[in-house]
Amino acid sequence: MGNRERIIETTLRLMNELGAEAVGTNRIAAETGVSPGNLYYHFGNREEIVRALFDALEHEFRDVLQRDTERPLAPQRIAAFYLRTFDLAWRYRFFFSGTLGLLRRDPVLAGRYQALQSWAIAELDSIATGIAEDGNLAHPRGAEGIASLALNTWLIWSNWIGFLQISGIAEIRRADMTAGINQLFDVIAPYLVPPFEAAIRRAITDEWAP
Amino acid sequence: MGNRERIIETTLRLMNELGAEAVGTNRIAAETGVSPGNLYYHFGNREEIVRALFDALEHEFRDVLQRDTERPLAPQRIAAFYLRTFDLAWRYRFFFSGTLGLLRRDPVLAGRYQALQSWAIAELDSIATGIAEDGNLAHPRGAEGIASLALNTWLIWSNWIGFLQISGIAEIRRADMTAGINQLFDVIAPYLVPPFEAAIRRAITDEWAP
DNA sequence: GTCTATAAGCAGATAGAC
DNA sequence: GTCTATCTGCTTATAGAC
Repeated sequence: MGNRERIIETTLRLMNELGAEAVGTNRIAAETGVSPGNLYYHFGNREEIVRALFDALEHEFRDVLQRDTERPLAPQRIAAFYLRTFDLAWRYRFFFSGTLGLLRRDPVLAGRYQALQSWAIAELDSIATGIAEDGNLAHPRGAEGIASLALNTWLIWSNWIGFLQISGIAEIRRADMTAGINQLFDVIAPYLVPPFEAAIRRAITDEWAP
Repeated sequence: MGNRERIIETTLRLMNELGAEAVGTNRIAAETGVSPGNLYYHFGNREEIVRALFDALEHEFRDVLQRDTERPLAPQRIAAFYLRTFDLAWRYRFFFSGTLGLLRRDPVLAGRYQALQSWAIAELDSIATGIAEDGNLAHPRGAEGIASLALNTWLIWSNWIGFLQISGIAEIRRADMTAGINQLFDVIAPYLVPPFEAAIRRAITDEWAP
């Protein structure tokens, strides 16, 4: 693996451990085992490294949300969606606590993040709409209600990992992940028809022991 | 007003505008119109200024949550609670985006924040329990369901202002506030008996035009 | 209480040898 | 591609005059 990739990997590890704002280029270079000069050969500045990490995050995230979109939407797909996205958010957790600080330092990144966020919320909306069209939403509240559902899903998802870290969690345990999934699911659960809700809860449990 | 208070006020303004991590003691002193030396006469270090701001935030927050606790819980009280807490979060918005960064720099503050958070979640739980005991929860899901509701309320509340800022909102408009209140209320709304839900929605509207 | 001046340290970034 | 050495500019914080 080349130095460029090793620098990216080290940056991810350090920023997850210490927070993005506490990690400088000298530190990254030292822990990677390269010189500052070499780091600046591979990256024009610090922001470029963060952008490379965001690229990877965005790629993985879009992949998870767009995978397996056949209708009717299976409970297994929804369960898998919950698990994979939380795992993703944990692996890039530096980004989800201190997002605003990163975006203020780099307007280019800010634009990309806002676009991804808009896309994600729209995608969550269309997933919920799909569930309604499949006849699995018991108390549909119209387009406005579904939009609110989608946004709350995004708010819980994008902030659960930050909440864990603020609460003092340094290493995630299965229980922390499960708790987050329950929080997320409890936003949409009251609107689902009972058998569909039960099927998703079962699928979530099954995912842990495949 | 003495320099100490003016320094606190300036810090709040600057940190809300630029983010806590971008505001140094020199800048604070310059914008307050005092010397760095004078700033360090009033505060031992930068963290002490942030702690003073947190003290004010905590005091206001506890006050709003503990005010008007007569049972049965009136819809007006719940509506007022939504409005006041969002207003509060906006006025101290530097704290709610970048919380983790602040806590990592100051372990004393971290302890205080975690205590406040635990207290708030427990308080939200007991508010929801009170609504259930008043007979206004249509589909009670037991203690576990109420705990999940309380935590989701906290997650939405404590991150709504950050979401606005990440989305590019620099000055809050009434519509942004209303949207946040709707997001928050939509977490608990599906569990309320219809007349109680309607009364709260009405009270929220009335609060805007007293 | 308030000031000026400055110390000490670390950040991001670059020049130029190899 | 990778290195060493260094520049510049910033930060927090302090010393000592007034």
